[in-house]
Amino acid sequence: MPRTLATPLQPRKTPQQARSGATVDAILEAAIQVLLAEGSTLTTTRVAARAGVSVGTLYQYFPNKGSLLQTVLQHHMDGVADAVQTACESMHGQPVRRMSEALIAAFVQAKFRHLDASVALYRISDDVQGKQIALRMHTRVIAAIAAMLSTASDASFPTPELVAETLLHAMAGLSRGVLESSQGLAAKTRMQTELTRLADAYLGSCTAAGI
Amino acid sequence: MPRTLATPLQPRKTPQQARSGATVDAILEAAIQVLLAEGSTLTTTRVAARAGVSVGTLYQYFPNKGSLLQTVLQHHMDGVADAVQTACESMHGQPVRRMSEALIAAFVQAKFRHLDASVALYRISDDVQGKQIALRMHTRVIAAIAAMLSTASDASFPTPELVAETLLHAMAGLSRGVLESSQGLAAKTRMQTELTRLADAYLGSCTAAGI
DNA sequence: CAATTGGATGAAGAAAGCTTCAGTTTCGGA
DNA sequence: TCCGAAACTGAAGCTTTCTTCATCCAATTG
Repeated sequence: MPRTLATPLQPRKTPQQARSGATVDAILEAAIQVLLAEGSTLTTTRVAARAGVSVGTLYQYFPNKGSLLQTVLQHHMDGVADAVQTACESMHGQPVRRMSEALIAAFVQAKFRHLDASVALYRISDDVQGKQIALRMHTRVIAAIAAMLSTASDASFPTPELVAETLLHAMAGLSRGVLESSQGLAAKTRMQTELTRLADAYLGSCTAAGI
Repeated sequence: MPRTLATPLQPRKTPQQARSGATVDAILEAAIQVLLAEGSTLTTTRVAARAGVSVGTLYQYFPNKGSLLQTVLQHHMDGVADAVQTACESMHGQPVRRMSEALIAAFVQAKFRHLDASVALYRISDDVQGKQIALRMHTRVIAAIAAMLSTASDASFPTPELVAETLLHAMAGLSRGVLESSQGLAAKTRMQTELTRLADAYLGSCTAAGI
C-alpha cells in the first residue's frame, strides 16, 4: 500500500437509492469530525465507524482514502468560494469601503466555519490533487473579487486581478495566523478589525497609484 | 507503531567524535532533500540512504521520525527568525518606510530560501510540537518587529505588537500564496511589490488612527 | 410474493514503514 | 601497537492501516 495517496477517482458507485445518498453524506460528515478530533491520523476504519457504517461501505463509494479526503476538501473549498462569490456579487456597484467590509466578513465567517478541519485538510492534501483543488478555488475567488472591484462606484482598478490576489492571500494569512495561535474569539475579532484596516488602506493606495 | 508522531526528544546520543557530528548534519541535510523530492512521504530509511548512512545510525541520534522532523523544522524556523531579527535590529531609529522595506526583503528572502521544504514541513508538523515550534518563532519575530516599530523616527505605534502580528501574517499569507500557485520568479517579484505597498499603506493607516 | 438489484458487512490479506539490536568497524589515547 | 569506547550496519520484527471479497440484508418491481 503506497503511502502516497492514489490518484483520485469518481465515487465508485453512484447512489441510486435514497439511503445510499444518506450514507455518503454521513461518511463525509464523519470524515470532518474525525479530522477535527484526530488530525491527519484519521483512518478509513475510524471514519466508517463514526459514520455508523462498515469500512466496506466506505470503499463502495470512495475507491481509496485519498479520494475521500479530496472530496471533503472540495466540499470545504466550494463552501468558502460560494460564500465569497455571493458576497462579491451582492456588492457590485458599491463604494470600495463597503466592498472590502463585506468581502472580509464573508471570507472570515466562511473560513472559521470549519477552520480547524480546513487546516487539517490542507495538511493532508499534499498530493498534487489537493494543490489543484485549492488553486481552482483561488482562481474562482480571485475572479469574483476582481469582477466586484471593477464595478466600484468610487474608484477604478486597472489590474483588478493583482489587487484581488493580494487581498485574498492577505486575508488567508491573517485567518491562518489567528487559527494557528489558537487563541480565542477576541483574537479573531481583533484580527478582523486589523484586516479591514489593512484592506482599506491597501485599496486606497492602489487607487492612488493607479494599480 | 502509532501514526501519531511520538513526543519529541533530544538526540538520543550527543556527538562525541567529529565524524558523528558530520553524520548528524548529513542526516538533517538529507531530510530536507528528501522532503523537497517526495513531500511528506519521506521515510526514515530513505533519509538515511540519502545521507549515506544506515537507518540504525539515524536512530542513534533521533529517537524517532517525529524528532527528526521537528529538528529540521526548528532549524528552518531559526533561520527565518534570525534573518528577520537581524534586519529589524539594523533598522532601529529609521523612518517607517525603510523599516517595512527591509523587513519585507528579509522575510521574503528567508522564506524563499527553502520554501518548498518549509511548506512540506508545515504539513508534516501537525502534532502539537510542530505548532509550538512555529508559535515560538512567531512570538520571537513579532517581538523583533514590534521593537523596531517602536523606534520609528517618523511615527509612533501605541500597540506595536498588534501591528507586527498583522504584518507578519500578511507577509506569510502572500508568500505562501505565491508558492502554492507555483508560478515563477515574476510572481514573486510582483508579490513583493504589492506586499510593500500593502505594508506601507497599512502602517500609514495605523499611524493616522493611533494604533 | 418471488426475483432482482442495490446496499452493507467485517474478518482476513497484503503492504508499508518504524524501530530494534546483535554484531562489526572505526577512532583515539596509552 | 593494542584496547576500550564510540559509531555504524541492516536484516528482521512488529505494528498499523489500507483494501478486498464472499456473504448477507433490504428494497423495488412486476
